[in-house]
Amino acid sequence: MSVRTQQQAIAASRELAVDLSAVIVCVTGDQPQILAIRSENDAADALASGPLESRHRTLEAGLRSWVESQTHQCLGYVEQLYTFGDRNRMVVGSNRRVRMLSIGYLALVREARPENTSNTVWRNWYQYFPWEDWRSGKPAVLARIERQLRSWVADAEGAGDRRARAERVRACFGLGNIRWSDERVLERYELLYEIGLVPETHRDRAPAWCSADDVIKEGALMIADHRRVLATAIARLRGKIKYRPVVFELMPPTFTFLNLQQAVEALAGLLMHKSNFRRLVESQGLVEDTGEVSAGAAGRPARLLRYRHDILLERPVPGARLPQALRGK
Amino acid sequence: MSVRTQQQAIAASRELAVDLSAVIVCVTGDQPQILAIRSENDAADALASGPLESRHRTLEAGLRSWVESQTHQCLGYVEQLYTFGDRNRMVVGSNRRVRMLSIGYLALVREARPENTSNTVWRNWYQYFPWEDWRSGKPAVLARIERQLRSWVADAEGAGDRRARAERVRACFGLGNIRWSDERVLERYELLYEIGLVPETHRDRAPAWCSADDVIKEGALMIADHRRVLATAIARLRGKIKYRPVVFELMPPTFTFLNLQQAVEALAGLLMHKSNFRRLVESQGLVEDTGEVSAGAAGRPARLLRYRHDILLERPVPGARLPQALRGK
DNA sequence: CTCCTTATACTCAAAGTAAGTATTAATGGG
DNA sequence: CCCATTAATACTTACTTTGAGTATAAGGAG
Repeated sequence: MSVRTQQQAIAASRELAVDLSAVIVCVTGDQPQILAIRSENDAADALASGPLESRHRTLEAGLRSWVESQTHQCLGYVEQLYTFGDRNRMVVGSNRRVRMLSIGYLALVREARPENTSNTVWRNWYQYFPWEDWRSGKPAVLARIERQLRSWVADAEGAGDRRARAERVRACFGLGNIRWSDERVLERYELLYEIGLVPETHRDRAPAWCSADDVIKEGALMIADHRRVLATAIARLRGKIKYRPVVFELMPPTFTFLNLQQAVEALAGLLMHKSNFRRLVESQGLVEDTGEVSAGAAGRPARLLRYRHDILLERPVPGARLPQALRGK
Repeated sequence: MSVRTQQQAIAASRELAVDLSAVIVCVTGDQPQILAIRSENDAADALASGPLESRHRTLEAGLRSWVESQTHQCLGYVEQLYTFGDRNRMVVGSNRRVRMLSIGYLALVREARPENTSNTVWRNWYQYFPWEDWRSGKPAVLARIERQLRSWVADAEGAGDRRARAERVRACFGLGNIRWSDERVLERYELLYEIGLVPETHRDRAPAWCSADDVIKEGALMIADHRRVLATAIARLRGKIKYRPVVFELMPPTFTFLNLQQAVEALAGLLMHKSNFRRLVESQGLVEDTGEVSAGAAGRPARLLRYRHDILLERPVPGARLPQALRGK
């Protein structure tokens, strides 16, 4: 890059604020939880977050430092999600508008520490996204959401536009012959945001298709774009558990098959077939027997398992959706 | 976020430059290509890139505007890759050091337009990563790379450290009982960078494990962290073709099975079994027959296919690595 | 001891996959 | 004009993975 362009970049940066935010996830029993920062006056929670500062060596280091100072939580697994930077979502600072660059992170921790304090709470993530939990059947909110979506489709201008809207709704919310996909969390939220079905739309900008009265009020709010970052995190995590052994970052040192299954079900928001789940886990060779058995609970005691740390990466890439490459040659 | 934190953020941003860069990919025949910007004096190419400016409505809009002004290429499919922000990789601007935030994008285009000009060239991406092309057997460079990696493993301090290094090398480069994974492009590059086996290490900072003489010189360089962004793009694309129909963004309106297979092979850097590839594509219902056949080439003419745009999202998520969720209920 | 609960083992059919062989239909050199 | 070459397409076979379900085992409460 030439010196001129560098100077332009620096000039441009004068109007720029970079915010690092973390979706800190744990699973307690059979519920997925995230660490939320309570606000003093506001009703809406926040994620642990703070601005990038020059003292931070790397982005991730900056994130960790903010999280630790705000929550006293030590992070293990951390992964960058996405950088949001719409000018729509700006904040007013000193006396001019600055662009907000928001870099979201996903962090996984093993247990809900710290306990809830005056500042922080562990919250079930389905409090923010009630339509994402299908473990006890189709969530009730979806009836209203679907009704609104159908009328949005009907309101389209031309036939082509209407078809496009219908297609998008079907893909996001699994209507018609399309099945619900646990991974489309962000696409669903963005659709709701775009057409004004969540309160954030009306908070951030001029009213969209939907009036403020028709807004879906189920689901807790968060400040700024934090609910969007949360949606991104859930989507990423749901996708990732399918091809990388990330669930184990959320499990205690030893656990039973049922514990593991419930953790996965909590994240995916779906129930799975018990024996098939066991068979899959066993076939992957990711866990080993500790020799001990669980005690206390009702029913036959279960074997206690442990994650095989040594195996980390050696599995043949599973579920690759291309014919296996030719071997030999 | 409170007003105080906002002001901190703005203060911090004074030392910040945000660079948007695009890996623009097309496939010509059976080769994957990227659009590189020739440098005037320097030997190293660059990606199309430029600083984020306040006139840009969104990050993606900023990227598109830079790409169009630098290359006169219109972008179709665009996807954000990752935001890099190590303080190691800084640039000197005016008279103080600023942090470089680099947001990488992947863009797919159908044909190599514009033709090469004085400023831009389409280059085979394996020019930058010769060890990533296994289509005609194991690349020759890997012999030297593996030798160096083995001695890096041997140089580890304790036995634990040595095992960790060995494990990492095995996972990245598919040694021992682990197979080569086409998707680990970035992990491989990062490992080479970290231990000083690519020239960038020595350009960016104090010498690492490896002396400048032992550096792997095969593979063209790029400025700044652009080769890292390219590695990220290749990795993402190789992963994505396995579960989303993105290849079609790179295909002309009509194509044969062989064209499609060669495109996929070009991206993956691996050969596939012909009949199985056809069966897979057919079973997905992603293409339809145009009725026409290809002409001119030697051999029996092939049917011309076209991508079914209408089907975009309706496929049942394939290859999900969890037991299918219970139906009904 | 009996029932309830949960764990674990085993079965079975259907679908999907890896790796071929066989057949068909063009081109181009002689 | 025939035949070797090249490529497309069709068919086969054994094997693995899945979805779905049933049967048996092992504890605790009453």
